[in-house]
Amino acid sequence: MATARTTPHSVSALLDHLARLSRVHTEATLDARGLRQRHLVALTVLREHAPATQQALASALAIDRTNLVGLLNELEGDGYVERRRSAEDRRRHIVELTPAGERALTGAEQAIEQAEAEIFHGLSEQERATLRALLQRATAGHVLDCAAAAGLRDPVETARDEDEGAVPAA
Amino acid sequence: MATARTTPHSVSALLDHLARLSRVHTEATLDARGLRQRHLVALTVLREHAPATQQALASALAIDRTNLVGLLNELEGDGYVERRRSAEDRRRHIVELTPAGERALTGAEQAIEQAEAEIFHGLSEQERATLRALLQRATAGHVLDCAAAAGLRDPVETARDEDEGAVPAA
DNA sequence: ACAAAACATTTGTGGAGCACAAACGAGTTG
DNA sequence: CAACTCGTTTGTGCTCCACAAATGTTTTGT
Repeated sequence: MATARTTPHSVSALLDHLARLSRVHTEATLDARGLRQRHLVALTVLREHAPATQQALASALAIDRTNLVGLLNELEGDGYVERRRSAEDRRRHIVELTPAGERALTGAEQAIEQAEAEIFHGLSEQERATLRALLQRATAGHVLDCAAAAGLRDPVETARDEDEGAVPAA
Repeated sequence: MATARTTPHSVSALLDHLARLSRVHTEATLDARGLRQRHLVALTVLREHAPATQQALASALAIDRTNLVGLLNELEGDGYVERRRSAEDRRRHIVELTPAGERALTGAEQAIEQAEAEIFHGLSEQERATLRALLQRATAGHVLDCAAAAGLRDPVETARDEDEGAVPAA
């Protein structure tokens, strides 16, 4: 059971590194389609996560609420997403992927597939599929987690919140 | 068996997303150790890639040469890396990981392991190991690729180290 | 009904990260 | 010697992002 405790490479560092390499290699393709990585990420999360409030979406994407507004404005301006008010709570906006957004996402995915093939030439096709599946599941799990964390309107206020209040290293 | 040809999720987007989640979750731990993600990435690549010139390193990290200078200054200031001149070409700097750097890297990896466990709670331990292995191999392949790409114009003395015939790009 | 809180929005500020260009000294090569 | 390379420094500008404050709308608690 004990996994190799020799040198458990930081997954975080590897992710960061590969994400950068991948982004650099694919940004040209995306740029030609008027998209950026974060758009692709947002659309991807949205596709998985059906209708979501902006709050949940911001939490899932780990970006600030106010910054999500601009991101959604861009996507909505392109007709890729749609905002409508929630029926239950009309303060909320329900964000959804439009058919055009789904097409754009699928198209972009196919377009950058070739660029990704170059990046992952060190992996076999099956390994790449495995990698994709693992990444997908890992992100999926986190989206749910964040959505749950976002719904802290519970009667019980989190007595033990993150201790990050204000610790800006001087 | 048949790899899903329906919608091959963009690995790029998934990587970007997970890398962000991971970074946000681990940055507190790293900060307490006076490190940032890019330091960890650089150290990781350096550990794998033994002695490397700054040119090769910049290519591997996909960052600008001029910005690498500052990054290495920080790491060298902490005693984590060492620059020495190349014997063959004294214009070059050979960057290497110091024992302190290796300790710092190992220590940071162990420290953020816990934070990573929270991020990847959606995956079993074995799956996480698989993911790590795949990421490692993918980055390793790319480092070699970049090093080869960087040394395009000096085909002379490349027959030095383990040059296992990097696949020439078509 | 009224006050308080939540949500989305807009705007502004500040900082981090990075690409890019230009110039320099040191060292190489032809 | 001249031309080039490498690492370095400096400066400029852009992008991304967190954070704060103010506003309008809607919900919720009393």
